[in-house]
Order: sequence, then C-alpha cells, then structure tokens
Amino acid sequence: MVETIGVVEKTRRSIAGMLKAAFGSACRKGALPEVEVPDFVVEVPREKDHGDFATNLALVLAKPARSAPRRIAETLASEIDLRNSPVERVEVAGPGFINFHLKRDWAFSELPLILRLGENYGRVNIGGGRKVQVEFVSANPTGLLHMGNARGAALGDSLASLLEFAGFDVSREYYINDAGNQIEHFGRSLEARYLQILGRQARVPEEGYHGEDIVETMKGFVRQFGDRYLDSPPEDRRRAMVEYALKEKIGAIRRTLEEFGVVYDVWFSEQFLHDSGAVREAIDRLRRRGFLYDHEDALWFRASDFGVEKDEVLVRSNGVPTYFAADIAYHMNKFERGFDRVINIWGADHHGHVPRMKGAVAALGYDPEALQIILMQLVRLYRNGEIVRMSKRTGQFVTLEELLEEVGRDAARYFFVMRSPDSHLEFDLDLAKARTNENPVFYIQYAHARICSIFRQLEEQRRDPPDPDRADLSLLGEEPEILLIRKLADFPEEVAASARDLAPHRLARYLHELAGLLHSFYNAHRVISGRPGLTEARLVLVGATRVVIGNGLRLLGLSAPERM
RNA sequence: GCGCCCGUAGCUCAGGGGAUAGAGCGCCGGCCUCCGGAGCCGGGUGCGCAGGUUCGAUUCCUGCCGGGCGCACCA
Repeated sequence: MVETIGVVEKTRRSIAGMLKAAFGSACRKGALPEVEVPDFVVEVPREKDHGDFATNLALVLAKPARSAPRRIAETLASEIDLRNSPVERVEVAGPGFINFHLKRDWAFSELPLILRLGENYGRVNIGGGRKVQVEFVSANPTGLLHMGNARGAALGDSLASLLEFAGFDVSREYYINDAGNQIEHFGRSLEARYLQILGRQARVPEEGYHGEDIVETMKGFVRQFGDRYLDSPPEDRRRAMVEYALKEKIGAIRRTLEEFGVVYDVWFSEQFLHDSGAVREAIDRLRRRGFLYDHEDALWFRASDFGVEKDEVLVRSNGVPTYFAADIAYHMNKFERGFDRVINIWGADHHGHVPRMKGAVAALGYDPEALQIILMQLVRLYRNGEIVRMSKRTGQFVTLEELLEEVGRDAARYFFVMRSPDSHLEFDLDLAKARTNENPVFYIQYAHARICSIFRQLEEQRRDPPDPDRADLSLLGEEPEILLIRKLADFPEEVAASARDLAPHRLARYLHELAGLLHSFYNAHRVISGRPGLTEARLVLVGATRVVIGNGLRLLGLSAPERM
C-alpha cells in the first residue's frame, strides 16, 4: 500500500535523533550523567515564536539527571550538531524547552509529494492491514431513520473511511433487529392498521408503532393482497405482514443511507442468530465457562463477575432469549469472523449496556479491549432559533429523508461530523441550509472550487499546469504561503491522529483551518501573475491544496465541487 | 440513591500535564481597476467551585454544584 511519510514526520524523527546524539555526546564529555533517556516528545509548539519544533527532553531529564532543566537544556543545545539538517538555530526557552527554528523552506518538498501521491496522499499505515469492523446505525427496521441514526451514519461512515485510509481492512456493518419483542409489537401494529384500512375496528397497541409510515406500508399491502388476510389466523397474517413490511422498511432504510453516501458491506440479521443456533451456541459456551446460573426459571449471566452492578437475564422464564443473549451471539460471531477490532457506535442512552457487553466478550474468551464502543450524545434540532420537538410515541420526528431534502447531503454530513461524539449536537437547520459564509461546509468547498477556477483560468489561457518537480519552489516565501504549506504537510499526521482517536471531527476541523489558510493566501496574493516562475510555484501550491482538501472531503463523505 | 457523559468567549464548540488557551457565529470597523466578496484584515479582562498529585493542572485524582442520559425476565 501507499504510505505517506511526510516531511513533518521525517523532520521530527531526525530531530529526535539529533537530541539523542547530543545527549550521548554530553555524557561522554561528562557534562551529563549517563542515565537512561526517558520518553520525551518532539512537538510542534502552539506558539510560533517557540520555533517549528520543540522538545521537553531537558524537562523530563531533570529528575533522573538530578539537575536543573534549564542547565540540561543548555548543555544539550550546545551539543546538537546542526550540520546537514534543516535546523537553522536552536534555543533554550521557558522552563527548559529546546526550540528548533527551521529554514524557511524546510517543508517545501511536501508539495511535489502531495501532487505525486494525489488521492493517496495522507494514507498512513497505523492499521497494518488488521481487520476492523465498524457497526453503526443498526436502527430498528420498524420505522424511519431519525437524527440520532443520521448522526451515527455520518460518524460511522467517516470513521470507517478514515480507518481505511489509515491502513486498516475495514468492514461496514448494519445489524438488523428483525427479531424479538419489538417485532411482535410491530406485527400487532401492522395488523391494526390493516384492519382499519379495511374498515374494521382495531387499535394500535400502546407500546406499538404509531407512525404514519406504517399506514402507508399497509396500504401497499392491501393493494397487493386485498382482504385476503381479513379472516386468517392472527399468527399467520402477522407473520406475512411483518415479512412484507420488513422488506419494504429495510429497503427504504438502505436507499436513504445510500443517498446519504453510506454503503454497507454486510447487513446482518438478528433472526439469523436465532435460526442458525448461534444464540444457543453462545449460551452453551458461557455455560461451559461457568458464567451462567438458573434463578426463578430464568437463565442468568454473571455480569457481576465483570464489574457490572447486577447479573443479566439471557433466557426469560418463558423460554424466550433476551436481546442481550442475541447480542452476545452476535459479538461472538463478529470475533469468529476474524476481526481484530470491533467498533460499535451507539446512542448514549445505551451506555448502561457497555460494561455488560464487554463483560460478555471477556466471558466468551475474547479480549474485551478489542471491542470499542463509541457513544454519541443526542442531537437537538433547531429551526428559527427554536428547538424542534420530537416524539417517538406520536411518530412525530424529522427523518433523515426529510433532512436530506431540506439541507442536502453535504451540509448534513458535515454538521453531524464536526462535533465530538461526546458533545450534544445542536443542529441548526437554518444554518445548515444557508448558502452563505455562515455555513462552514461551504467555506471548505468554496476553497476547493476557487482553486479549480484558477486552473480553469489557466486552461482558458491555453497554458499547462506546471511540473511540480521542476517548478522553482524557492520563490515561495510569503507568510501566507509558508503557513499553507505547513498546514498541508500536517495532513498525514492529522489522518493518523483522527484514526487513532476515532475522531472524524478532528479532520473536519483541520479542513476548516486549511480552507481558511487558502482563503487568506488567495486574498493576499495572485496565483496567476506576470511572473512565470512565481506563477508556476504558486500553481503547485494551490494544486497541492486542492488535493488535500479533496482527500479530506472524501474521507468525510462530502463532495468536492469544482464550481458552486 | 448508584453509574456514564458534559460544564472553556455573549452563543455553538475545539483543545488537553508544559512556555501568551483557540475556531465559527453574533457584534463593531475596514478591504473589490486584480485569478469567484459563499472571500479577506482588525477588534477577546473565558477553562463551574473547592481541595489534592506534580518542577508545572484548564488538562490527571477526590468532593461539591449545575445539565443530559441510564439503572426491566424492553431493545
């Protein structure tokens, strides 16, 4: 696979090497005691005045070396060999940081690299080809997708893309809850609507599904089957209705998600776990391993062995397995399929489920650390400055379909992914559909379109884009140019960090900052000018920027428009 | 009551053991003879409170206060 070792990472490693060499040299001279070098960082300081890189080596060395950090820093600094390095000067600052100021052009070599790698620029190999499954949305197929599902869809899909880009072998999966209690309620609700449509007295049960969508579904059913089921045994007709409705509902969910840019590798049926005996096998395994017991006719799992407050029922006294039992079988199946990591994205209202699921994974004999659960906080919709109330009971909620129609796919996805999953998401519908500078997604896309426009301009003048390896990049050097290049060179590390932290919102933020730097540069300097050499160099710069913005947008599932 | 998440600028949110804590929006003032003004530039007395760990805490730990969500033989 392609892997990007960018100039930032190379330089970081080289500085770390210089520091170790300087320490060794100081030891030989007796200027510092020969202690083991503790973990230290070479980082990019927040403050520009603190150089391009800085290290805390002297600070962490203070204790083992039994000396003042500033003195250690001075010693190290004097031993650093700057020959054949991009470092221009070194200084000791603050409590004992060593700051490295680099030559102005130290990162320029990243530009031809970006253009050469193109859509592969930013690929990193932190995954090493390990198999990861991301399971997300997995909404009940009894209704429509709501805002929580939509957030999960955007988050899960972006995360999966990010992990792919970071070198994992990723599979996207949707778990279909097509079994159990809610299907029972679903059947009774369908039945009631069916009878109502045909003029009979019937009521949707209290705990059933009251949405209008189900009425529509049953109208279709009536068109197809008429009154054929009016007098058939309730069990039979409910089974037929459920089968019909599930097929329709799941198809609709799949289509909506595809419209949202989300395509799954696997759709996994809960019912299959029951039918195939997988649930029984999972229970048997837990029993063999000694984690089950009977109590009051029910079968219990010793969740309390795993730090959970109380034990959990796996099989009810009526003989029916619980959802949890199926979920255990499902996770056993996941690990049996050979995934090294299993990531689930859940709504925060399921957080209580996390410890017992991990406990179950451990009880089955797998590493509970291999199961990672991302909890998303709730989404609040705002329109005209007011919260949009949603109620599942009355079936009154904004669906993903409606959202897509109202604000469009790009805005919707960006809004869902721009915040940390931990944060309650305030989704301002008016802002999301605003085609103005208030809207952050357009700001990024506009930067991309602007660059495309420059290249169109070039084409109209019948000029060719420059060869990045031959352009004289030393002509670059204005502040906005330097800042832009530095930001571009950060992309591979940003991908790695976002993947490591399972945090697509980092990438969203990065793109916004990158777009800002492009706009600043654009406003301060002309790309196509009367100076051919400078024009070429700047075309390389904006061309590279276009690549990075395009790659970032793609990872977030957003389009990169050439014109807007 | 117990558990999980969150309290950072007027609002919405990043950040997260280090040196002067950031962005967007809103508000005020500037910038188009010029590649797209959906843009740019300038304007900021903010880490809920109290302890603790540390050379150093907004970041880690404990307690308290405030908000959200859980605590079914539901899913």
